[in-house]
Amino acid sequence: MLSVSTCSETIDIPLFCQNCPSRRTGSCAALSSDQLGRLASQSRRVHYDAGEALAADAMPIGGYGSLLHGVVKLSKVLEDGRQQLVGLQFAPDLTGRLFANESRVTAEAASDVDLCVVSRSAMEAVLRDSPDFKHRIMLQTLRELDEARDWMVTLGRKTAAEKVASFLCLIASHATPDQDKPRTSFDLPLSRADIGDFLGLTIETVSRQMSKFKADGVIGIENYRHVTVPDLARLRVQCG
Amino acid sequence: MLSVSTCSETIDIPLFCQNCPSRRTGSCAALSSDQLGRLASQSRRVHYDAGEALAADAMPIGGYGSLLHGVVKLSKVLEDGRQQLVGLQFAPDLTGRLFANESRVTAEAASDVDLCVVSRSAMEAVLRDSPDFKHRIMLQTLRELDEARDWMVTLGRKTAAEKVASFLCLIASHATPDQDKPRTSFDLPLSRADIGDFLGLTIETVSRQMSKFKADGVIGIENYRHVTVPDLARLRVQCG
DNA sequence: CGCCGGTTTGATACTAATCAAGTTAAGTGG
DNA sequence: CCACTTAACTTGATTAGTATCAAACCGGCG
Repeated sequence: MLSVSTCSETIDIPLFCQNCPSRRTGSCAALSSDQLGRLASQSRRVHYDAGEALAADAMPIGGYGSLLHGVVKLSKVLEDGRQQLVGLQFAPDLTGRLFANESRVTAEAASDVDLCVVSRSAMEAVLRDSPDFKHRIMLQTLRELDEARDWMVTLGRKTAAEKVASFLCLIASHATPDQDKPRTSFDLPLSRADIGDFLGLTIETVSRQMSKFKADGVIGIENYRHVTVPDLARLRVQCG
Repeated sequence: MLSVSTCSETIDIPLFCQNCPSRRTGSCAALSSDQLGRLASQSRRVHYDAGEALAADAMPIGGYGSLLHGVVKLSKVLEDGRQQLVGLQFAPDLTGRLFANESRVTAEAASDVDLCVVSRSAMEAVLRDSPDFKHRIMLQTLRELDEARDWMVTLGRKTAAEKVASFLCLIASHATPDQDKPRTSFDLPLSRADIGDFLGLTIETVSRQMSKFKADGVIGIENYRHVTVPDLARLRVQCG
């Protein structure tokens, strides 16, 4: 956690904004300028370096964050250390489990992350006072549930190659800088180890499948992290 | 769909009730008697036989149902027919995807099912008028998201034996007739094929693992569907 | 009785995990 | 600036765990 400062720029950011550039979840302008001002004044802008933990499984919930920039990974671990990523969050998602005393997942910064953080009590007050805001959060929750269920199909029923292709498609569509169409050139926000944990595969299998896609010309890889997709349709076919 | 009738018994059922016996989601009495009466008068009681579909993926949403009795399975299929169950719903869950024009999953009756169904417009009206009711639905959605994420760990990181044990534990804890503690004797609500689709395994693997647990004395099986668990702790150890 | 769906059991094949070296790129310190 | 270290990744050989294919079993029902 590097920098901490009150953020009145909250006004400009996706979740707590009046004119939100993102069209993903719709229904911005959920807060009156009064509510917005109060929330903004109670918020702090917080930076996490890649790898830092925002919240730990089964630990009390400190506060909630509007994700401004970066990628947050949500994971769970079994007693023996096996790990599974159970979600990725991008701006303008809200991080933190609402209406619970403890986190149900471990949340870590996958990349450098900027959050606008509000205390639990402040968030509860806003949710109480602004049905529109609460509605918007509910829409996010429903979308996260849809995404989790889509992912269950990938985890349960797809082959290693299909899993990796599905992951690349997911990142391509999320790496998009505000447009709605997937990008054909992007950086992976996760290491091979994280991708493995996301897909229920080992590092080696992920690496092999990526190498195979590269050899087949489905993708290009530069510097491990940067991926280019000459033909998105061709990649999509590989998703199963 | 066998019987259809207006259900004023709605008053007695979990989701739309004033004195709800279930302690799972808390916060009953979400509706004033006025709202309750209006909702009840607009509801129909509907029965589905085991195997009947309540909703199909990518089809318009007809209405919402308060699950009175039975088990509903939610699934997704890939183009080539591979199938994955992505959720199970028990009373007093609400069935149907809120705030969307289309269903995101296929919903089928796993057992005989009784629902109290309301139209989409009626549900939307109640959600609009009763913040407490909406809050309760939000809690259900958050819980479903937690459950989906727990299941992702099972799908992605557990062995076949651990998956089957986890499934048995899940059913044991849900088969409970209103108590909070898991049962030690219950009927499986799913066929081996469905269990396989739930766990991302084949029928044969499910069968083998169940036979192994039986041979090891961890469970008893009678008539394929009825399971007894002499020592729940011993089963839980197998869950990984 | 004989059929039939759901289930179990067995033999074999194949996918992905594991074990084990290498390779690459980015530091770090002399 | 270059040897050294290290972490992340790739590649190869072998093994283990499930899927697949195939056959038998069981219980219910016409």
